Amino acid sequence: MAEPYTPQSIERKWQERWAAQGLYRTDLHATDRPKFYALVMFPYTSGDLHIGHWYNFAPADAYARFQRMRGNNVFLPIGFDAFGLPAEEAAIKHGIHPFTWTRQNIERMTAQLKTIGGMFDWSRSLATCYPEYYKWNQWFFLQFYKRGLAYRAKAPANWCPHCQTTLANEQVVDGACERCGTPVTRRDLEQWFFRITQYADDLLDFSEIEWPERVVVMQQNWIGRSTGVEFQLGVEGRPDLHIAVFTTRIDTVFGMTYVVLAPEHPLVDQLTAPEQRAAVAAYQEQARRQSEIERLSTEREKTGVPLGSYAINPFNGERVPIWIADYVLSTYGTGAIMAVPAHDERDFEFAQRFGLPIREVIRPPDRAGDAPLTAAYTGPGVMVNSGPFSGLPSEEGKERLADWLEERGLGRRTVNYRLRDWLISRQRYWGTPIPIIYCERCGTVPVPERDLPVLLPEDAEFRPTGESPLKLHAGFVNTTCPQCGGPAQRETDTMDTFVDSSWYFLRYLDPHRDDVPFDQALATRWTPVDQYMGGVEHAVMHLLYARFFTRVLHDLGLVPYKEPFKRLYNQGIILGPDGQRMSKSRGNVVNPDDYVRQYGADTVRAYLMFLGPWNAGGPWSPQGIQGPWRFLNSVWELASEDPPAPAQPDARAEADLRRLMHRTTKIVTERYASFQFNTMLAELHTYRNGLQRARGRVSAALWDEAIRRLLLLLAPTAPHLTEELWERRGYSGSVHLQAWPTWDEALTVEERVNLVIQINGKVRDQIEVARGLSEEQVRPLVLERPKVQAAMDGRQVRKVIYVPDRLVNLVIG
RNA sequence: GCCGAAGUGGCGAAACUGGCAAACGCACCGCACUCAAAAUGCGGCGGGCGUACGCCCUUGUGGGUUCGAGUCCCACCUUCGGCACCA
Repeated sequence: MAEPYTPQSIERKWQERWAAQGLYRTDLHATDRPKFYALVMFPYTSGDLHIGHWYNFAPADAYARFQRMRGNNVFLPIGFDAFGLPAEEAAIKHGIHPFTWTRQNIERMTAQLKTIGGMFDWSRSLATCYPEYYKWNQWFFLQFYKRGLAYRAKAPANWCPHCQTTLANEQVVDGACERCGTPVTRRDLEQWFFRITQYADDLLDFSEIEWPERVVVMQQNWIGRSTGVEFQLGVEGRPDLHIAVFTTRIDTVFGMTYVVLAPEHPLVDQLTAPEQRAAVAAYQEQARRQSEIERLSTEREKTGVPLGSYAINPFNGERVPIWIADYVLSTYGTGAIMAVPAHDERDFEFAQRFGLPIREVIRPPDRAGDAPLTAAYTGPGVMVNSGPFSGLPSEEGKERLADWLEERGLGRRTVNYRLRDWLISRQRYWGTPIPIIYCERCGTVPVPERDLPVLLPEDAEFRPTGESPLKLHAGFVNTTCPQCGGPAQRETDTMDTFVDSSWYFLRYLDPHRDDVPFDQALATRWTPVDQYMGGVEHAVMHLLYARFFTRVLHDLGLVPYKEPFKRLYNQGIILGPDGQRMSKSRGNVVNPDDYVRQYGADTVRAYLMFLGPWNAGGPWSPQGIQGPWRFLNSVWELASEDPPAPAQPDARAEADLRRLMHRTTKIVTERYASFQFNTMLAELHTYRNGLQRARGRVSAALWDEAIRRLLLLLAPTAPHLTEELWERRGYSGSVHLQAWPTWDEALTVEERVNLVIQINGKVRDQIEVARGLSEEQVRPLVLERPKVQAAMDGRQVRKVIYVPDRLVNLVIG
């Protein structure tokens, strides 16, 4: 009787031994093998590694191990995303300094992470809250600033009038301050931006990356490129004024019955007639009070106020009223629109509410001319009521009207994006200080590079006011101007943590360098990342910012490529046993540590990989983990003790086992490579079943080879178990340093196959035949079958469909 | 509303390029081992009819293409995810 499988002691033993041997320290300078940079999205230092982390890291680690055994020099780093709001909130709530809180969490999470048994290279770990890291955020900021890619402008922030502080979006709950419940308003503050819009078009080029289609689509929607025309409207009685509007439907311009400006539009004052002043001012005030979220809600009924002035349509000289309404955004296009209610749903709704005229100018092919419009028609059609352009197809009309405007210098074709510049200012303590100094005499002065890092002072005070402690820290704020030496103040805002995560993959290569942000030679050799693995929740922000950042680095000559992550894979989400998203309030949270204690990390890894397709996720079943547990136990038993060799090996059993061995090797290899871990493990189950059948019936040499393969194929998934068995069976070296097994294609196929016989598409019989028979060879065999004779019932064969080695379909009638 | 993904046994799922639907596993049932239980092993396990050889039905719904459809096409229903007045 073999000793039982005790994962706890085995796993501890190998984790210690691997660390002592430096088994997972990647030699980044090795040139004997191709490099492979595998990357997982670094965890936020929340304090606890939850099942979602395991679901990302364990299969990702198996994939990295597979790539390593296949002969690649694999680098799989790990680190911590360590700045951000929760640390600050913990500081206020528990009276603990963000630094302490974060450091403790890093320690705890590091210990948890090590139980996964991953091939992380801990010698190159990093955390973004250390000056050696964030110094380079500041350095990048200065490079961006030099190139005009960082600028300061007024931007609205969420503002709590009661707490007198700005709030992050996460701190706004249902439009109210999470701390005191006061409705949140907007307040304009001077804040810092990165000019990502300059790269909008370039970011739409996905040709060099292999990413999930849906992520690409999300980014495309986010960037939101739309082509159209911007043109000028005259103002009645004010030849000095013009209103610029943007439209994608210039073909509908003869249907313009009014014009709308955003409430914040700079021309509102000049365009407001005296009798409308009070109403307009009141509307503007109301719009200002409303938060962005409320204002953007589509549920709301549309509101607006006429200015009492009129715009002139350049195409026909018609005068139309000018309104302000908050359904027009000041931040998109020109902040003003031509309203065509007949062909735009929003304008239609507004016109109906305020009794404005609705004039049809595009006729759909299937519509009679006399029926009144009951809804906006937004499709293409033939232009009507459009003066000289009537009768043109609308698509052609777009071009003609654009030409007409451009010829007269009244407008031009242009492109707009939904994408806004990246607001990086946070009115918070726990982040990278923005390296800017404000001097009364010299204005905005960047901190000289030699003075970096601008250190985050540790002796800050945390008060529950929500105000950034940096603002109250005299020693930090007050400084001298690097240009004139006079008194000056530091910028007290810190950077968005997405800056940290935009380039961490480069820092991993040499995380403690003090002279450069990253080693350029290593970066040229190792990046871009070959395979990035993480949750789809980062489909837009993080991944888009990193792509932008990398493009800037490219233009700065720091890296020779534009895309940071060549391939991306999104794992799904692990749900609670009830099939719902895990949450503390539902009480369905699965703690991975409990299962690791009970079954060991290898079983947890195998179960996470087996429970469903990796990109789909699914419910965690406390019973389902029994499957992988039993499987690993049976592997343990098979490999621990060899059966007595038979006096005479069974030739049939040997042939079957050999074929199964090669077949399994092939399929398992393909499945690892394509992230199909669930079916990869199903294949190994089948292999295990075959081994149990063959046990004691095949030669000792073949048995040993079959078990050896089992361990190799399973090693990426269950690294501890296989390493232990590898050692016990007397093989030398680590199982994880072995070459991946190969297979002989000819040995993967059966020489006899089951041929299905269908009659009129229904399965009626099957025969076992040699592989590779021709239709002529098969036909008589099929026709003589009694079942076929019976089913044919004397009728004629009209047609025979033969799929070699699969089926014969007789069409009779 | 728009964009995207997906609907298959009691459950998680599998099915390469249109070719035996339900591999692999969980749960369950029966048997063996046991004083007993657990663990383990063996067998069964979509539905209906039939003593049986077997026959019929079944991949969200309704149509279509095809010798043949879970897979392709059209319409619809449901669920999940993203965006949400971007002119």
